[in-house]
Amino acid sequence: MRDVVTITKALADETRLRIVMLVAERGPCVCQIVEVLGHAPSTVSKHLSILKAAGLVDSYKRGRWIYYHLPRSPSPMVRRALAWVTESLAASDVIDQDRMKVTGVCAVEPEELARAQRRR
Amino acid sequence: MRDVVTITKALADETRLRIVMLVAERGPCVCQIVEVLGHAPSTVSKHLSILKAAGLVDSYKRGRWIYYHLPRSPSPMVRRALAWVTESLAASDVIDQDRMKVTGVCAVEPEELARAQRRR
DNA sequence: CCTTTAATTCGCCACTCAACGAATTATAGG
DNA sequence: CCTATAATTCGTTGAGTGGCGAATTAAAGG
Repeated sequence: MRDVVTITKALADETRLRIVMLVAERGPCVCQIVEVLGHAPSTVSKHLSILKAAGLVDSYKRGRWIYYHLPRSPSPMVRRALAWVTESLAASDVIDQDRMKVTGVCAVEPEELARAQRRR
Repeated sequence: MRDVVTITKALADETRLRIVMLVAERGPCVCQIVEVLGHAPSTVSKHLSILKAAGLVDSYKRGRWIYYHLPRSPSPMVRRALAWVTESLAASDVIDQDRMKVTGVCAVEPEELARAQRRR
């Protein structure tokens, strides 16, 4: 029961659902997610930790950047939850807008994105 | 997106997950759910309205009693969410205890259960 | 029609949670 | 080393949520 509640609570927030979709489709680093969502880095980081604690995303470090991706060997419970989310949101307007935005964000290297964010 | 968030929020609570399992396995009336959960009728009623608004349960009236059941023609999104929940919780301890309790509760007619509840 | 009563709605309270900025941690590059 | 900086952690705040009891609604049965 505890695992199920942890997963459903992690998915019960629009921002985290948008993050799941970004992570599933792009395997982005945190600053790219921040750029697409328009939220503070601390907010995004907190959301990512909740998703990670539920086993819905995983991460690895590459230099100063941390990239998030779907788990390599998810439990059947997690795998089915992720399949449900990605298919249910595949045609969502909000997700579509995020897709367009992330395309621009990912067109440049993280270094350049970071410079642009600092300028603000 | 809105539908997905409504569903995940509805499922992001242990009490509501227990209700979904009771409804899926027994099609109970409200007073039977109240008896199994041990919560106030007003609390259970609120949970049921949230599940119903998400399309996860449906209800019909029979005399003074209202019975809840899974929806007859759920959307694919709802159907898959319910399949995920029922299979993920099939072997849960909490759900197992509810099953044992509901067996006793359903062994008598609602009238008798109501009398027993009034006595308290 | 009037009482009883199963269920819902309403108002309230304690608690949780999403968001932020500030402080901290860890890595790249001089 | 030392600075700069990507990300996380911490502390705070306002909004949302689960629980209850009281009031209300609707149906059964004198």
